[in-house]
Amino acid sequence: MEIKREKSLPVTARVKLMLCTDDRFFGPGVCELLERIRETGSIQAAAARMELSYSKAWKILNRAEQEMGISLITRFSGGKNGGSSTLTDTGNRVVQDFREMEEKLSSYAEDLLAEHRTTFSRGETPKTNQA
Amino acid sequence: MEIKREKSLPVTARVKLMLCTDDRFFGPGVCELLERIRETGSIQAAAARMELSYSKAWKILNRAEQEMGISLITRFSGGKNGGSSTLTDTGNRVVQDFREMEEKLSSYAEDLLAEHRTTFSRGETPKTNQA
DNA sequence: AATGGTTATTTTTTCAAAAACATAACGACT
DNA sequence: AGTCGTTATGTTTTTGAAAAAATAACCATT
Repeated sequence: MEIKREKSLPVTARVKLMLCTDDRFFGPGVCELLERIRETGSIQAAAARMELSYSKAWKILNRAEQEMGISLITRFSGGKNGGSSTLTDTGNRVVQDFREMEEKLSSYAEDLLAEHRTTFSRGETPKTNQA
Repeated sequence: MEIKREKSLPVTARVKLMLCTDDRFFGPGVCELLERIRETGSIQAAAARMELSYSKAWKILNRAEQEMGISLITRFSGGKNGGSSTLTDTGNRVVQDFREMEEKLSSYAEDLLAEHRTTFSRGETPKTNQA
């Protein structure tokens, strides 16, 4: 397997958005978790879908709510299917707005990258040793 | 120690920019490392200043150059002070442009947050259990 | 040719974060 | 009353990434 680099590599810009109060964050992780909860109606299932232990998911959610001082989900334990969880109205808005912001940022990042593309696409080839 | 939340917490937006080819990245870590190399003239010292092991720094730098197909630093080993490293012209430009992009993104993120501030500042207070 | 402080590289050790596991409580339903 | 699958929460185990350590090569200067 050989690497052949004709002209320039496709360089893309990726952006990670995090909201913080103090030093704790609301980022893509919690956001995806919330979306999955919306889809599945359960923390359990949401965690599984993300290949994430329940207890980890639980901690993440708690911390997010704690740090933001906002209730993002409503939890029911017991009941006909053992329990369930749903997003609050606020939770839904938070998800929506967060994703919206992310998208705008990504697209802006791509614009910026385009402006600077020459910087990152060609240079002298590395004379140094490979790992 | 009690938490008293008058009206709303100061929520801020933090953005992390990463450039990628394939799935490997050039991010704030490598960037800072390069800046410190520029300041100190040595990978060793740069790593130390970032409280980072030399070998880790070395790996990060190698991977970045490897993945970008660009020579970012010139390394000298041996010699009067044991050796040294300096940024290539390309390396300098990369750092500068990356920081510039970061800054623009951050400020845009703050603007976006301002537009959505109400979403993240108040909601029903959490009825759930604390960790 | 010995020194010194760097770069280069591999191997071993540490440690914190995630997973896995274990238990209990919950409550609609049978 | 007992079952089932969830939420809730604490404890133990795994594991993976970073640090630490160890070794060698490099080369101007003494």
